[in-house]
Amino acid sequence: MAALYHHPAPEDITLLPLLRAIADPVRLGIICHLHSLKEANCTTLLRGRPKSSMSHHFQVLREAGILQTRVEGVQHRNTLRLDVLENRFPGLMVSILRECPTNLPEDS
Amino acid sequence: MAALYHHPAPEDITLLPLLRAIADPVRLGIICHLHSLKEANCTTLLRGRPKSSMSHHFQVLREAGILQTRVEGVQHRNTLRLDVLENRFPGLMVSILRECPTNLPEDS
DNA sequence: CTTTTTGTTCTATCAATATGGAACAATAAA
DNA sequence: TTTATTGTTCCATATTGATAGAACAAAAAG
Repeated sequence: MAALYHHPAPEDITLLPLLRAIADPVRLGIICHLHSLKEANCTTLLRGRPKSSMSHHFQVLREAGILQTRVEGVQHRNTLRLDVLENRFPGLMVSILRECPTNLPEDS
Repeated sequence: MAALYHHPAPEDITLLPLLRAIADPVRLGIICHLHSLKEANCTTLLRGRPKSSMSHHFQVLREAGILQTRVEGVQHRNTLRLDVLENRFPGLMVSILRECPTNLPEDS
């Protein structure tokens, strides 16, 4: 699990891939959870889904510039890149995060 | 072409379908063009694409609540529902429209 | 060293969606 | 009435992307 992740630089984050990444129910759920948890690893957000699926979604979010992955031992901790996104596309994430359910249900 | 279009009420516009509709290169192009033209019919925005494809994209945008279609004779005039979207998801469309190219190229 | 935990990568399959041709419908114009 | 314009609907095809099992890799613990 060497996994030297590549996080795109702020100027390389583009709107279309960003929107495509967000416009998925599972990934929007991940985003909302990360927003409330501040930081979480992959396993924490599995909701009965296979790891390979989740790993895929995290990769999409990472490559779109939405989240950052920090390796700590065997765990990979993910956080939203809200500051970067706010600078790059002001108001976008705010308007989306406002729609996150306040109490995240168990099965989302 | 009876086409009694159904435009969703503001409260029936939901985030995920909205994002899915926007997160497509052709439709994002349509949105940007409509933003600069204020109003346009389907044929005006064909860029060598078949009508059936464009009609499909307009339908997706319409059902997502992004645009409104007004029938005038043989033409169907489309406009963005910016006021509704701003009320429903404040700041969202603004942040997206800001990314539209100022001079829309011929082939977009 | 062996086992456990975590997450990736590979691969195949399946579902959703975009594309585009053809026929059709409606209005307007000749 | 005939023709042209506009856009929809139907249909088949192609493409994209999600799902999920299996094997693998790395780190930590026993």
